[in-house]
Amino acid sequence: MPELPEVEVVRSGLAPAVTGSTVLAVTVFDERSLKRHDGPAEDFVERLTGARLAGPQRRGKFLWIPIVGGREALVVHLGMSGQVLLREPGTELDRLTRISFDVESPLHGILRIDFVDQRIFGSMAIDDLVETPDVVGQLVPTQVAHIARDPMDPDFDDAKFFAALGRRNTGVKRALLDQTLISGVGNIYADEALWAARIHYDQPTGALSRPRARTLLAEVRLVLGRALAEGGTSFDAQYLNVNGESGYFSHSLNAYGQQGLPCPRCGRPIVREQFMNRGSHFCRYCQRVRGAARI
DNA sequence: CCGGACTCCTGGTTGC
DNA sequence: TGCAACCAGGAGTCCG
Repeated sequence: MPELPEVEVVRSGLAPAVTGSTVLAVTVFDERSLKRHDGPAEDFVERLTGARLAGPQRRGKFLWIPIVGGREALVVHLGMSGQVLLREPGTELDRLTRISFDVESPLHGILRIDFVDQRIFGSMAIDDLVETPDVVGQLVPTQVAHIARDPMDPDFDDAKFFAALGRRNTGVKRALLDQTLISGVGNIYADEALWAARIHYDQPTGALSRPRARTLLAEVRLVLGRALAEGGTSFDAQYLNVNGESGYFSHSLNAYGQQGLPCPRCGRPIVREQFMNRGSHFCRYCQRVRGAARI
């Protein structure tokens, strides 16, 4: 489940290969991987073939590569299982490759970029770039325009986030996963940040004190930052193997997937509960709902 | 505004 | 051994 750190690893790994490169050919093996694209596969292929690519950008879990000389970008969302792999031409295709690009890169010559996605929750698209309301002159794809900035973005507005939390009347994990409030956080890092901040996943946002909200945001940044640091070193820049899953750091998880294991802080077992159609992992002792009048 | 249910999807695992 | 059921969940949509 690629979240912000995994997507950033892909972005930074892709940057030297695609920036300034020209698309020579595009092959769509599975049109379902274009579900975000408004048009048939032929349209996708036509508009991309011959295009020159600029440096890849990211907001939250969305990645996009602007096309030079226009107001369009190739948008990439990895979904649950998407990977972007840089390969030498002629390398055998992974069985689950959905889309493949041949590009000519100024730094690395001719390369193949493969979009591999087992579950096909991810997708690619060509999308128009539009102004964002919050920062003048910054362009994002229309599909990304409704997403909030992510907490690693220097323009992320902490005060605005806290105010939005206060206005919301919902559980705090729901808010963390709401990409329109804060982007880039998924199930794994939400559980990890809540564990670190000692907050229960269903703690009402309205009853979250400002200091505790501050702690939570700080822990979100710490968790993401640690994962970025580990992910950044785990792929082989020399061989340009950009892999969305390379950044999984199971050895450093305290709560996610740790059900039945002792809480690293208090030793009581981490439990897993079903919440929002997914698993929530937490310590019943360290993470309790508080501050709210319970009826 | 809110939350729940549902959709997309398939490889790996579990269960009979 | 063989097959079916189940599980993982990001994001969007729809409905009460």
